[in-house]
Amino acid sequence: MSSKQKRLPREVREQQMIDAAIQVFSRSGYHSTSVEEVAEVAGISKPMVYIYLGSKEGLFTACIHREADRLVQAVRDAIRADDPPELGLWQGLRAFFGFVAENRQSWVVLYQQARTQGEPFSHEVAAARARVLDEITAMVVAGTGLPGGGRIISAKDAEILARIATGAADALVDWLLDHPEETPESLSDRVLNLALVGVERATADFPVP
Amino acid sequence: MSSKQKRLPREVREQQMIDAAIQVFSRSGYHSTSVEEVAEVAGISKPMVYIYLGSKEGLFTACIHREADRLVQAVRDAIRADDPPELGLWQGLRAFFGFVAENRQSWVVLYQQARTQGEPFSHEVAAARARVLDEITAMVVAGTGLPGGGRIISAKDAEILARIATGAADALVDWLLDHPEETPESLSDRVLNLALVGVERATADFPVP
Amino acid sequence: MSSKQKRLPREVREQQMIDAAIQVFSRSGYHSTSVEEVAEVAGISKPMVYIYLGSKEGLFTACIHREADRLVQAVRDAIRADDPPELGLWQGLRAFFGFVAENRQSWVVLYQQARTQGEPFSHEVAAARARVLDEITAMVVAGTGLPGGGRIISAKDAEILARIATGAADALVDWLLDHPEETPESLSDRVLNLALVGVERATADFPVP
Amino acid sequence: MSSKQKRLPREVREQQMIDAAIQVFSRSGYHSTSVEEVAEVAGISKPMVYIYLGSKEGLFTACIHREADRLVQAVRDAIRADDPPELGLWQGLRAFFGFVAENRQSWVVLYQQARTQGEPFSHEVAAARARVLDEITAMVVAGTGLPGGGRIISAKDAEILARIATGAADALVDWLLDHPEETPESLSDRVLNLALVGVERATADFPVP
DNA sequence: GATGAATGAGGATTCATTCAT
DNA sequence: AATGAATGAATCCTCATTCAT
Repeated sequence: MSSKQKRLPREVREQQMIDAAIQVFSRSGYHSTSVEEVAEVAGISKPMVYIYLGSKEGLFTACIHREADRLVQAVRDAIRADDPPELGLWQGLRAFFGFVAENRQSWVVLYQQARTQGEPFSHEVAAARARVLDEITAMVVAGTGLPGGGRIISAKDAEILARIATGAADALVDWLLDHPEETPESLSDRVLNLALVGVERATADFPVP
Repeated sequence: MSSKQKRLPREVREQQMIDAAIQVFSRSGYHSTSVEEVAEVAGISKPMVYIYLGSKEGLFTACIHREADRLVQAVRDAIRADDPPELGLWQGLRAFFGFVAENRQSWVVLYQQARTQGEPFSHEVAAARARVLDEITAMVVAGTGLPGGGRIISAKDAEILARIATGAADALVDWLLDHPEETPESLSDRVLNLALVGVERATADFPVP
Repeated sequence: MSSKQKRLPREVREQQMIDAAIQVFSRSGYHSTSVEEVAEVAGISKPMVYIYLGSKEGLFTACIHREADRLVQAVRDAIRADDPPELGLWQGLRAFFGFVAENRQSWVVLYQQARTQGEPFSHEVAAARARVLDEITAMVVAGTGLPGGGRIISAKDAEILARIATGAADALVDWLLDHPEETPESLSDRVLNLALVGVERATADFPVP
Repeated sequence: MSSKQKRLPREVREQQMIDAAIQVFSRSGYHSTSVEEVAEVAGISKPMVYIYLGSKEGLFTACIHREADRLVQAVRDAIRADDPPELGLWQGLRAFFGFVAENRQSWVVLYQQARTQGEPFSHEVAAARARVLDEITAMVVAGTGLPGGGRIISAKDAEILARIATGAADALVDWLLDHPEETPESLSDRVLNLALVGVERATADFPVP
């Protein structure tokens, strides 16, 4: 059945491998994933992986690169999709939750797996994640309409906002997957509602600097 | 080298092991950590780990348990330490960031490592995290003054708030560590400020349900 | 030393492993045998054993299976080889002693090692031994001419006979190996003679039920 | 609960250990038995075993010695118990099955475990087993009344008979334990009956040498 | 006499990686 | 281009054995 595979061009084979690898890496984690399993899922033999990607680390790095591209592209599309410049916070949140929920595997590989592994990936991953964070920062800024609105936020603040968004989203997507009755939309509602409640209370005793 | 044993009572040795394990686990991740390395850092021999903690998994579980205890206790103390009953959200945030920043390793082990590992830890970790989340939920509720204040939040909403808090904190601690000029206090300021700004903007176009 | 591989097809290597394993298992016993030693004797590296047979237990099981096959086949051949349909008990005994004497290692692995090991092998071994016992039972029944002859023996009795045969053979093979002046034939003579003597004596005082 | 045991005289402690060891050795086999487990069953601590018996091997050897004594004594008692010198074959078989069934653990340790282990025990065990075999030979001879009856059997034949008896008994006791509805007596009946049937058939075509 | 503490040595198992075909 | 065959190097875990108290 699987002996003597059809001779496919390199590009195609490589994508098959990366597809399989992302699937397995996101499910089992970097160390628990064996090259053998990836090869099996990809329907090829182990040596192919080494011929094309060089090593297990190279395979993971390839996943990082490709998924960073996909994420950045997805975020850009989300921004462009809603042409009207006055999106509002809700619109931004919804887009973000929906996006992460729909690109769960990419997200897991880039943000959970990559982070918990030690040194070998620090460089590669840091760069890839920076690109994604930048894009998300842009989206958040655009989504909240902040610079144009009331107070002006600094670059630092925008960064913080992006971190909050990714961190909260990461945690909330887990919750979302455990509560099938909720949707990205309803979750966005809840989050905003909570924020309003909390902040209303807070404004009473909080000495705004 | 260290072949002359120190003959310490079990309790002490156990804590040494767990100390070492948290250090190594948080640095290298669960899978990349070898029991041997933990033993070396703890200044004992491998079999001791197995005699006292049973297995690598048992060792990790012991870390989870102990750090969950420490974390819960620290949060409780932080809340109680400030006599004035009206803490406000700022107080809560500050306590939380402060603790996580000062206990980075515990946090990594509890929240990052534990999450990315597969099944074996689901049970143990879920229980430990539930305890922490409960405590944080309580803190958040107390901090916002809910449900005595404005709107009443449901259990589901409290859960979401706790997730946001932990998720955002996780992401922000990274940022905090990269910006030594900031403190838990100043970060708390920024976060609240941003929330105010965002929400003010949002209230304009957001149809509160 | 043997680092340059011979690149043999799987079937061949598998038989080499099993050959080596039977040798070592029968010499040292299951627990004292290390997979490493088996690999060395087979002239391959440890991982090959795991790739092909899965585990030490799988290796042992493979031995059991193969030797059970060989034994059953040998007994069948021995019976069929002698054309005259009236083989008699002597013929059967001779074939049996001859085979066990010539296949001492197989016998040890199948009957001694397997029995003294605990649970892991109960299933596999029980099945393999049942096949052998069945065959021996058939042989015994054919050899004694039952049930066409005098009394009819029940299934239970046939089982008992087979047990006696294997148990006695086991013990007698030890004796045979210690007495090089004896042959399977002469031993068979002695056994039958003893049986005659004993039973003649017994019929005097034994009240046949 | 178990710290600081009552100071017992050496003799008593030693017997406790050997009792426990026989239990565990016969259940789990030599290699699977850990000194720790024996100590636990004996209700003492591991170092005691080493102080008293020197090593795991010494522990096993002590078991061999003591059980060989017990077995020899039991066989002697069985012989003496039936004073009337004309016991008959059935009487002998019954005594033997009953005896092995009642001394199962000793039997297992001496005959099954000891045999399947490699070199270390060859000497010790061979001597112990020889004593038991001699005694059984005597019992068998007495039980069958052979020397006084029809044909005279040689020393060699007596040895063979003893081997058959022990081998068959070993195999049949397994069967007996699996069939609680049978007793040593009923099994003896079956065996004799089978022997009669078989030999009757055999005498027809068997050329007695 | 008795034990808790401690370890050196060894065995099963897995896995990334490389050849020979 | 593609793969079956093969292995070196870890890693987890266990156990007999010793020492300090």
